Amino acid sequence: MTAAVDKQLQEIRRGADEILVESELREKLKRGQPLRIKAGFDPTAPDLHLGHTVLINKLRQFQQLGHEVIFLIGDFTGMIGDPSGKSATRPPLTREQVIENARTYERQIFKILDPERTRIEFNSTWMGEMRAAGLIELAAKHTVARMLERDDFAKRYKSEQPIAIHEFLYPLVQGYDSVALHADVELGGTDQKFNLLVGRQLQQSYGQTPQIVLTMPLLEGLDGVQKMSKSLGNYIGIDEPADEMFGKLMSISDELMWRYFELLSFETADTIQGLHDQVANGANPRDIKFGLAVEIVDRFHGEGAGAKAQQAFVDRFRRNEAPEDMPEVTLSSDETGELGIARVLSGAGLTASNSEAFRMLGQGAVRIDGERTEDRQLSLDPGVYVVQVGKRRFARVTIK
RNA sequence: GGAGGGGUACCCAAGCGGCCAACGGGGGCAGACUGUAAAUCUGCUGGCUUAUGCCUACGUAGGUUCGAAUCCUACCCCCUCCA
Repeated sequence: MTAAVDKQLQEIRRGADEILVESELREKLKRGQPLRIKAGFDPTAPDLHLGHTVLINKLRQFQQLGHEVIFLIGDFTGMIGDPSGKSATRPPLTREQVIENARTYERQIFKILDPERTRIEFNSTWMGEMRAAGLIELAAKHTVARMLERDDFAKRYKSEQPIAIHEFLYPLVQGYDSVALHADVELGGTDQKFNLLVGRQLQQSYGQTPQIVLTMPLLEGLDGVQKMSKSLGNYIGIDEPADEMFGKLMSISDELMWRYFELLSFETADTIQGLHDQVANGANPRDIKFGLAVEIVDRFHGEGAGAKAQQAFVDRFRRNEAPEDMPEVTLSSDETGELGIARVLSGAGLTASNSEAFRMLGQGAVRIDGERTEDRQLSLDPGVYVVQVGKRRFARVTIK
């Protein structure tokens, strides 16, 4: 029995940033009963990217270890609107939007989680019922001093930035969710640590055994430095086309690849270590990366999609072929019956301006039907051309 | 309320009457090398059918001057210190 517990712990630790408190987790596992694993999600952002899946993958792992996974949608908080007021206040979501977003979540997460063994809950179920008296009772369980321990609150307080009262309520509500669900473990990103810990404390106040807090690191985006996020444009969305997903995965650095293996791959730690050794012994990291890209594309696009995407990738770039699906643009020739090269490039959206087009020409970045040209005086007759700027920008241009 | 410092291109940051379309760094783009990787080296990084040309740009609006990012005036915004 203990051996099984150790084995579980070992798997659970993989990729985790912190487990608070690990000895308590061991105790809970020892009971030999399925634990309730909770993770909360914001109902406003149902467009998941690989960064979000780090957490979901961890849920899946728990599921496979036989535990009960609760996917909690914070619709109550979402309907009120996000308080962290730096960005513009979000408009409150309607009931319909929340349901719609929940459906999107389901469609996306069930590519990873087993629908049979996943419970989806909405915190409006209990928060909607709660009266003012209940809320005050909840608020009485925590102190201002402890709230101010949270980093961003502390900073704002110190620099005399406003903190609205309801912002204090948010960690409380999130924590209360754990009380309502009798959560044994709550997962979250490292940025959620404080809120997760509030849950622990509240459960204790309500006479429950406190949950274990497990934080997962925030996945770095394609640049390898900043966290993956839509606004930074360094993300891979899980709804993206297979070829695009594959290409983006291949573009990550070798170093980052191991990070992605650790946090995104379902391969065992031993297998990954083996791949590591192969590279250390001279294997081409690119080929290892192919494996990663195939696995992830398969996960979101179905078995076989990865291999197909790899083939397309190899065709397109290794043989230096033009992609199939390049944008089609039709331009009209000017008075001379032709069209100057700079106008062709900017007209096709391959360069931002004529000046940039001339710069690109000067740098040898321009190819017409595969032929490099640096002739800035060049004019194209009416016809169809494959025009390329740099390695990645293509267009099929028709000149009338 | 008082005293001082500052707002320059995507970001940081020089410049402080002409040599400024504006040093340098970051980021981005392109070329070479490669594995569409990283690292490295090189170039480019306002617009105009590339022009010894024109136009637009140094917080905003005016002014001084042959000439202003640079001097003056007013206004807006940010920061620091004191009360």
